[in-house]
Amino acid sequence: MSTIRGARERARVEVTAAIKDEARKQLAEEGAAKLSLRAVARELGMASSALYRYFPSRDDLLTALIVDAYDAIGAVAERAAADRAHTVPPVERWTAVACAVREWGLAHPHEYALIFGSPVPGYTAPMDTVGPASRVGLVFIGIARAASEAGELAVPALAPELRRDAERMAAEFAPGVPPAAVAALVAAWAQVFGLISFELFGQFNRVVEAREPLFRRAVGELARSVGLPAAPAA
Amino acid sequence: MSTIRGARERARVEVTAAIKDEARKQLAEEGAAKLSLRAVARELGMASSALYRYFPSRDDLLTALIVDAYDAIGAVAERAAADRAHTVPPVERWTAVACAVREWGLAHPHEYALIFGSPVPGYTAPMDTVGPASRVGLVFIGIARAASEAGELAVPALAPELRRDAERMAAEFAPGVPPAAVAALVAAWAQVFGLISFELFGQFNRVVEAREPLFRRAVGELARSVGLPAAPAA
DNA sequence: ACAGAAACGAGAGCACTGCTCTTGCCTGCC
DNA sequence: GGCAGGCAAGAGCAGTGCTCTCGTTTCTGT
Repeated sequence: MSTIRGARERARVEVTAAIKDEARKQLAEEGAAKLSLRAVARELGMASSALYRYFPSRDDLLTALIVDAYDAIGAVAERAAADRAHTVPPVERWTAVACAVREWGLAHPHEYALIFGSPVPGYTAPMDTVGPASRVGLVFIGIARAASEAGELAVPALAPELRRDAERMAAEFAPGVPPAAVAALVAAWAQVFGLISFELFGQFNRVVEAREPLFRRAVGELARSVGLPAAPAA
Repeated sequence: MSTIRGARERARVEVTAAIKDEARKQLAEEGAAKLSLRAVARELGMASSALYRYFPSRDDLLTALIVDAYDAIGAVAERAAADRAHTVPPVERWTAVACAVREWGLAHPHEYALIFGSPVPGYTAPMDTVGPASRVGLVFIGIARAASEAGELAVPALAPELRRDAERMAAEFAPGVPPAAVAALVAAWAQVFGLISFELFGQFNRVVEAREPLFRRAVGELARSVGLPAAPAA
């Protein structure tokens, strides 16, 4: 599947990567809306029309960047969780993952905006993005599952209107985790990204300076709202 | 200040309003990135160059729309809070404001994205926006202050790294509210918008169906994290 | 080994954008 | 009444996404 059969295919993957790299560079400098196919082609020394052999439209290029960004942030989250697997209380592991995600966002604000900011104009996310997009969520679920299997999860209350959703989500994404915890987890997940987005999109400007402590405190409380214990059961 | 001195000025404010209305219409249909000055001018039957007499650039038009959006969402929040002033427990008042904001967002997704989504390309918010931008926050602060003055506020813990920020914010925006509550409030504020943004920007698609119950539950917990009581003191 | 097919790069061109400059008209003020 | 300033319109510039055509190169089936 990923074997390269000849010089032609080899060149193709190289050019594709070069285009994405240059696009990412322009993205970091100017933002998504100013990313221009012609400028990318110019910088690469090729005709703008040649670029359409690799990406059929500007939106397709953006989609590729979005998938890469989801994968990058997912990898960061997975690594943060794996580094601390079972050596640390669940709340701390949860906080470490959230902090890693936040730091990735601070380092790559435009890529973060690409995936968690307002969806671009008429753009609707294609199906290729749903897999990579769920990686961070799965990391959080994994932390809850580990706690659940160790019998350390304090299952929160579940409103009756949420039961159907919670049970479906648990069956689909988080087998073995109590539905009530899954529902709380999804809400907590959105709130974590709310904190990061507010900071990145400038809503804390001239309001909050000590952003990391504020973030850690809120994220810790969210972990507790999911039912994670602050210290492992003796 | 707002007196209209002649037919000329009267015409000017009317044309300005017409331009903003048409721009808002196109914003709602296509999104911010596809908003085109020429299309607005075309729809209004004027030359595109004439439009520059009213807004020196596309960014200035966007800024005007942003200010209007902040004012609209601020008015919605103020109204929701005023309608329930002192007739209802603080947690319910807080939740009502959050729900009102959420519903405004659902009704005006593109305008919401304009103010809480990723900042547009090279755009940096001018000072005109800070006033209107703070109205929603002030409503939340007002709820906390009312509870505090009634002696009903359970002041949360405050991490030492947050003390300076919290005291400065309290002095600047929320005199009379305990600094610890202000810090918790700012975090809660970001999390409320995180929940709304995730829903509006499609991150809950194919994941959560019962979004309002999830929202209400999370928002209620946030109110409690600020120290608001669920029922008024007897 | 060679012909046909497929992939490729380059250029011209279309319709659109934000924005500027110049030219005249028309209105409100002294 | 003149006249300065606000105003609309048109032409034009540089840039954009995207399409089409036209040679050339590379791979592939016989």
